[in-house]
Amino acid sequence: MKQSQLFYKAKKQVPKDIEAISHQLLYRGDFIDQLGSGLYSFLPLGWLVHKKITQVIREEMVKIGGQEVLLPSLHPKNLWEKSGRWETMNPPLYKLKDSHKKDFALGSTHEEIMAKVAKGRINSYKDLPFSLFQIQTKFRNELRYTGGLLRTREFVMKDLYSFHADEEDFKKYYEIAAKSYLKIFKRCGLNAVRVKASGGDFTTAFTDEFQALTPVGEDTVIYCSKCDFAQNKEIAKQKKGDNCPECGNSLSQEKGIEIGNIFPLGTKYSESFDLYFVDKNGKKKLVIMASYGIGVGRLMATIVEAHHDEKGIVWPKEVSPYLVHLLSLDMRDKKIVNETEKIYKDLQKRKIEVLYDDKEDISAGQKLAESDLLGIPYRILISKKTLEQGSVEIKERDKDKPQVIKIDELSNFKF
RNA sequence: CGGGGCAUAGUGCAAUUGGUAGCACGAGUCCUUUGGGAGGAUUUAGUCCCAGUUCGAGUCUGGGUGCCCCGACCA
Repeated sequence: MKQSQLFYKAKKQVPKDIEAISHQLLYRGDFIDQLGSGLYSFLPLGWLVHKKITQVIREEMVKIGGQEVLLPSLHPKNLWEKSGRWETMNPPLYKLKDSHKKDFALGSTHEEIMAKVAKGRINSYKDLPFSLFQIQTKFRNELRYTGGLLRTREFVMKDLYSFHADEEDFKKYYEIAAKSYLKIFKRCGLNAVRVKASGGDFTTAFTDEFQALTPVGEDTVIYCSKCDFAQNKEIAKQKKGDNCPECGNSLSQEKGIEIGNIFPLGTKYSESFDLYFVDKNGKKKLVIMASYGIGVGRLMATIVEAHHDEKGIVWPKEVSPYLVHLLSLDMRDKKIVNETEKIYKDLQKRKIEVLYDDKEDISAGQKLAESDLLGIPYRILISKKTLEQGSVEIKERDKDKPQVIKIDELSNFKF
């Protein structure tokens, strides 16, 4: 992509009421545009990142047997009445009427709809287990929206639902899914902590949250640095400094952003939706369900919270909008332009995603500053200086020192 | 929903007791400049909405709309 054609407008200044660092940087780099409170448009750069993240999630979901589907966002009231959540989720359920005065909800989660889809497709134990997921917009009528993408009223969520014949099979899969989540977050550059928390409106039992520990988090996590013990402060019986109940080590406390959540649903929804199957002995039994959610926009903001410096964003490779940022420092110099164009085409041939800063009449300093802001992992720089040696300069965004390599060695460079 | 704050040019900010609405950035044109947000010349554009008080309102009053922050809820 030639940067002169890219739809974006980087900004030097940030409105004083934008506080979260991720919000500031995504605003300055023009990844997003605010429509209203808790409502954001993803501009080309932002959507590239968003797509990268969903691709990581999609790949990992398929690896654990998830099959992708797409359910409606508009839900007839009766489904939500069946589960009892028409009242209990109000808010955050958005409710509206159609032109026949029929009540609908905008989907904030899809346990009800998934249970409906599963019904009639599960007859015997032979039909189990299976898991379905979708990547789709959710609507939540929260009381407050904050921190840019960290909490919005409309956001894309990956939600996976698994269906099992017995407790044992459910537990096995639940752990596989939990591992898969940690892998997703790792690929996105985040070290997430699996934390026990309360069930909220989904289930009465415990749930597992995945928290990225960072000072801007809305949750507080009590955890052990030596073992796996971690609990949301809401339910923790221990406090900071207490001994870990599992290994005795002194417990730590930190803020966290909840970037994922998995819920053992038990038979709550299969009861509401008559989700039965016949087991080996011919006995009718309730299906055991679980659901697993990741908010993509929040994950994206969290990545920025974890990966930035004073100059801008430092995208992890897997989720960066481009892999290479190609800068030509003087577009008036024909030799530089020709050489850069050649490298640009060469990289494209190699299927390397490259953003080429071909803007004219822009000072070198401004190009460099903007490149740092956008946070693309590799910066390739061509100037009079490098060209005199038949070289280019390659700098990784998270390193201080650039390396200089000959232009003909570039085709062997491993990004 | 409770508490607090804010709304002025495309963006970020200013405007003393009510008295000609400024600055910076951006954008356009021309000249110079190209390794860390370049310089000069010139042009461009604005008081959230509706009422009220007043000779006169960005400023005061009432209402509305919107945004931000803290709390309770959430991926």
